[in-house]
Amino acid sequence: MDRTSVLPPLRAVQQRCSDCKIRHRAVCSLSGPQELAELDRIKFYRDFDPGQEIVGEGEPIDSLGSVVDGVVALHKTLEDGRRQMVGLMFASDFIGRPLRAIAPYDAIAVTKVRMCLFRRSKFEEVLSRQSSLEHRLLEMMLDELDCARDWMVLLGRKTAQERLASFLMILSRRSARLDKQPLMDGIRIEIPLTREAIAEYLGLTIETVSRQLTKLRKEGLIVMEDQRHIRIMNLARLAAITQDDPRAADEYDGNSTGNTGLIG
Amino acid sequence: MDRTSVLPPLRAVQQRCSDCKIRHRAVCSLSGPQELAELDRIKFYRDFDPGQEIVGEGEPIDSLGSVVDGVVALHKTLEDGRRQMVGLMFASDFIGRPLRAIAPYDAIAVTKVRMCLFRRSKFEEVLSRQSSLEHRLLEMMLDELDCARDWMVLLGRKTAQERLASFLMILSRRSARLDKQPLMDGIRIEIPLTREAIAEYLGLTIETVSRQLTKLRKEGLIVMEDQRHIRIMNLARLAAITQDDPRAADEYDGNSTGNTGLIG
DNA sequence: CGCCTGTTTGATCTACCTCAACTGCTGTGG
DNA sequence: CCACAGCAGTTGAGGTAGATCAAACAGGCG
Repeated sequence: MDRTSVLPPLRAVQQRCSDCKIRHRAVCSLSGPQELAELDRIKFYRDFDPGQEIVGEGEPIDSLGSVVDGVVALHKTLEDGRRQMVGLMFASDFIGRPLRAIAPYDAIAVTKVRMCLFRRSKFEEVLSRQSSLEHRLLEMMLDELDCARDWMVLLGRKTAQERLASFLMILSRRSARLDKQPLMDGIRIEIPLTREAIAEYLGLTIETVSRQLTKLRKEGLIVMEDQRHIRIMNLARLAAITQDDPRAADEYDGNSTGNTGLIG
Repeated sequence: MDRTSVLPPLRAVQQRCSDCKIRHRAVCSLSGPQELAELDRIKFYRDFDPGQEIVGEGEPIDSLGSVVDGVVALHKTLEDGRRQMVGLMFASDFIGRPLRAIAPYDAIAVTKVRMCLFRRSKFEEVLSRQSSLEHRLLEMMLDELDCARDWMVLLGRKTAQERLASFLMILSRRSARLDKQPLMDGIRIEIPLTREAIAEYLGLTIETVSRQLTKLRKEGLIVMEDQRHIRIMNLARLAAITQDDPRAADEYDGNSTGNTGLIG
């Protein structure tokens, strides 16, 4: 059930957009057969190993595209090396900044990653002709913006405990949605990140992440099956800890076509 | 020269989109005469007083549109009342979430504000037909997303001192761009926010904002002309304090259409 | 087996928060 | 014209959440 398993070799993989596994969620999900055929001609796949750089902050963006498989983290780095994660992207999420030449952040493969890529110039050219593509991209960017704003609240106002709870809730919702399971106690989630990456996500240090996790464990809210798998024993209490407004908490999964890398 | 001065009464104001002062920067800036005429027919103006709610978090979004004049803050609130600002919008910025029924944040007028609004349903309908409108909206949302990500770094990793320096740099660049002046020492900026709003912007308390401001003053980096006007005496040092990567420093608040010259 | 890397746990330190008092401005009313 | 609320901002003293520094621990792998 792990989603970080090995990918079939590139050669063996289907090359046809029409039966791509992210077809119905990615940036191309509103494209008709004709439009898709055009994308099909200009797309290409590329695989990345964990830790490998996909885009470098401050470097020219020459290609952009969708995550087909794996997890990608977007970071920004301050002059003295402090780093903050600013995006965490999963299958079907779109990476790259159209309409800009220089990447404002770097993108690093967290797990093994397969990307479906386009040359930037080609993509922008197609984007200007295919309104369905542009419309879907807008939808996705709006979702990401909502996501970024929730993240800002987490970083600006939440305590370490609340941040961890929020993080686990986000992963839980995502996991339930992917498995088409209701969100219920006992749910088992995979954490595709090291403690360091979690710390960069939450604006904390690894030590604080670790301490808060053991605190949640000692309170019986979670069970840690191993380093990368956690079982949530009391979702209601976890949700209460996040301090999120319960009204808004679940909006984001139910949106337009339903998908952002982060929330829900 | 203050931009918070009184607005001419609504009645007296020009109603024609074609000679609107935000025409060349707002969401309609790529619309041709025909498209503009259509927008002209469905738009309406509304004024708001400082402190007045434009959109309420969790409430249905019935209209959305552009800031014509004044400053609007977007907030999110946690259950126990802690608030984080997640957006600060000026003339020509677009407020509202198309393609979503419920507002994920509230929008409050900071100064006197004039909005150019559309009914959401009407706007979405036009949006689906006018690709120039959709394209411009995408551009703007991408810029905002970049902005939000920088903001996340500020909230997640910067010290109080760095946050204040970043805030002042952002206002300085904005001010220079608006006045079509180069960014240079001695620049005078207007701060349209109370200390409380600055604190909500920066994820700090009012006391910390105040202390950091006096620290910058005592170091001779800034001169406080009055509560709402600051003169920056040493931009280079202020920029250095922000810890931002100098390469990327100027990308964002100058958006794709409006490019800024820069400081090192 | 020992090495390397990621994680946990412990002890201390500090930046920022909290609580509280004080300042200075602005408007109001006698 | 002064008195005096009322509010935004500043300053001070002390407390604390989370950072930092350091050491122990666990699992994978040659």
